[in-house]
Amino acid sequence: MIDVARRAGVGLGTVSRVVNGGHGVREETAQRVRAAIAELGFQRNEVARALRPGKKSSSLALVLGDLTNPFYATIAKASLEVAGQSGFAVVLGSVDEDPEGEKRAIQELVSRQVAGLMIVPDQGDHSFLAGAGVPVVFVDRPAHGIEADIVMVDNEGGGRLATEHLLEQGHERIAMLLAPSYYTTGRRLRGYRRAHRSAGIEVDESLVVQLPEGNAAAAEKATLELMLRPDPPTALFASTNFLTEGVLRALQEVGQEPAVVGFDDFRLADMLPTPVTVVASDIHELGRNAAQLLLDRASGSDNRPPQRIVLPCALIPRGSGERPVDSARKRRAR
Amino acid sequence: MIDVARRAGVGLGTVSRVVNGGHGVREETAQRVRAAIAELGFQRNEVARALRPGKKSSSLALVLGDLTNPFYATIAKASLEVAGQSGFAVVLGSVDEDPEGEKRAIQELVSRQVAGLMIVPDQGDHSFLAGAGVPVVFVDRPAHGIEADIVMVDNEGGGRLATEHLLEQGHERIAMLLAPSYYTTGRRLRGYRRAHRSAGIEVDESLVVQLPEGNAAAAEKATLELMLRPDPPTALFASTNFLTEGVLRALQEVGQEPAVVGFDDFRLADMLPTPVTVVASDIHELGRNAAQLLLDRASGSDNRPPQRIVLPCALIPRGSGERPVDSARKRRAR
DNA sequence: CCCCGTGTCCGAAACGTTTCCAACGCAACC
DNA sequence: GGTTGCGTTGGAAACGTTTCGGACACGGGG
Repeated sequence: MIDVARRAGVGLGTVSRVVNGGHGVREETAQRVRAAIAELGFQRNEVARALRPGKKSSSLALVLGDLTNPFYATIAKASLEVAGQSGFAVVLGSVDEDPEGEKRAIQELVSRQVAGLMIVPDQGDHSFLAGAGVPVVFVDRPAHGIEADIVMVDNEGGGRLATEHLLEQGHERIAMLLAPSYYTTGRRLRGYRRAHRSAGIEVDESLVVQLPEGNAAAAEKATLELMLRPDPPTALFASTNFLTEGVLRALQEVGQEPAVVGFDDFRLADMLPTPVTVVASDIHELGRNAAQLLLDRASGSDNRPPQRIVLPCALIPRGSGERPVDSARKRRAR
Repeated sequence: MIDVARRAGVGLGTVSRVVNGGHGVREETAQRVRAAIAELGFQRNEVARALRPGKKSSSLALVLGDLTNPFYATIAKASLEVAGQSGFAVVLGSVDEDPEGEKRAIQELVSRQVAGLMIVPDQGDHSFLAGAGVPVVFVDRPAHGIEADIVMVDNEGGGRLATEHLLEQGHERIAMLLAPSYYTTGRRLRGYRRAHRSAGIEVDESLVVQLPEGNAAAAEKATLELMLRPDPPTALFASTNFLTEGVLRALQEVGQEPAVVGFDDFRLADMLPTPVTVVASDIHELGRNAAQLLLDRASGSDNRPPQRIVLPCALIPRGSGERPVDSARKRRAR
């Protein structure tokens, strides 16, 4: 920039003013500066820019789990779009690890002077973020120990929707598979219980399975065990897209056909042998909302108290959730 | 840091030395400094750090398309893992846009002083990167106008593998669907042609379809047209995972069952009504290699001339690619 | 004629590091 | 005892920007 100033025969301040907005500079001078910039191929050094006191870099941080999961990938894509439109970059932090790893990753990001943090939090305490002086938006689930914006899905409503759908078709033994993600899982389970209660049907607690891991393999194993019991469920509710996959694999193996509803839509769900009924929300919108809210906070244009945005879930019937109560038994009888 | 120095009763230089590696500091002094750091909750400001001449920030930039595509998501995940292990963050740049948008995004990233760039390039000239003074690794396809490292997949071999597999089963009318991604598409097509040539079978050029877009809808439409011709192909080779999906949708609609092979594996491919045969490579490994190579370049530990890493493809037979020549006709006859 | 406001411009200070050189103490060596 | 060298330490300079106080010119009003 100092070179540009010399080249244009002006002072540093003037160049700086031209580079940003450019008020208080005579048009003729600005011309000269712009010419010099073009000639020298000058490009502003964002790092030096972010060094100034109070200034933050024009980057948002995004901390989430496995990008291979379409759920996370969609959030990442949406934030990228929104951030990009405002000239912000997105710095990624991964946290397939322990809560301690998540904390480390977040602090790493904070030390980079990001303008804001979007976090899909793991369980664990996030109070260490309180004093960081950076706006934070939590996505998909709230965090403990800090009050901040949160954008999420109506988990309880979704759980209820799925369960009601199965109950309406006469299912009374509905198994629920839970991934070990405390918050969302708990809410979906609550919806499941509420639906049962409203219908006046008691939950067989042995059908509520808490999985040790959130992957398809764990769900497959659990489903096998469930279906090989003397009193198997006539319907299954999988609380996660990966879980749904595991359930389907298990059912294919044992050759039984209970009704199945999954939480969260997934690619090709409609093309499987029996198209899969799911309860889904607009994940892209989830990411968009989170990023936009964070941008507003970062720019200081939004000083409202912490918001809580909840997106609705809708049931998408495709077939697997509409199987009658005796379809499972029928198949087994063969 | 200056506070830490005061607190510990030492000079700035000493604190700096402790914070990094910490050679040439007496253990006793280092103790005091570490204590002060802990007490004050000091955290190094990465921005200021990257300001020093020659220094780059400890971030890698990753520029790619739609993260919703598992292919890109996997690359992102892999780079994140590798970079994270070396304490590097990953800054994302999206380029669903024009080549001009890609250029802008890249320059944005460069101005952030990233230590290196990983780019899945769109067509267009990338020579503007030559003078940037930042190591660049291209992923999946080379770029024009600049000589840099490139990590990719054996596209031609894969195309050949898929085609040979179909030819071996007696198919002579094999359609190929091409996404508008010049390089990879071209190589895969070359493999297709070579396989035909080796087998002494002439390619019916009307079966080689260049799609206007790389999404499932375009492939679906094209497949419909192909299958409704008086002389439809008996086999289809889809050059992309999204394309494969479109092909399957179309076939489901028309109720025909030609053999199908897809390029790149995808989730649930093995669970579809007819499990899908694909030619696949280890995308995760692709990402890992690219990130590692970039890290080596960035650290200066690798000064070899530009590398060209090519990962092999393997055929995964699952059923759809093993349908006999007359299976399509048989279905149509009903 | 003086004063003051306004529009434009200049350049020093500041941001928080790293790095470099100088300085110091101490031991070993001549 | 002086000198040399090494291990340790202190602090100034530098990085490239933004910001801020002030300078300068000019015109209008008193």
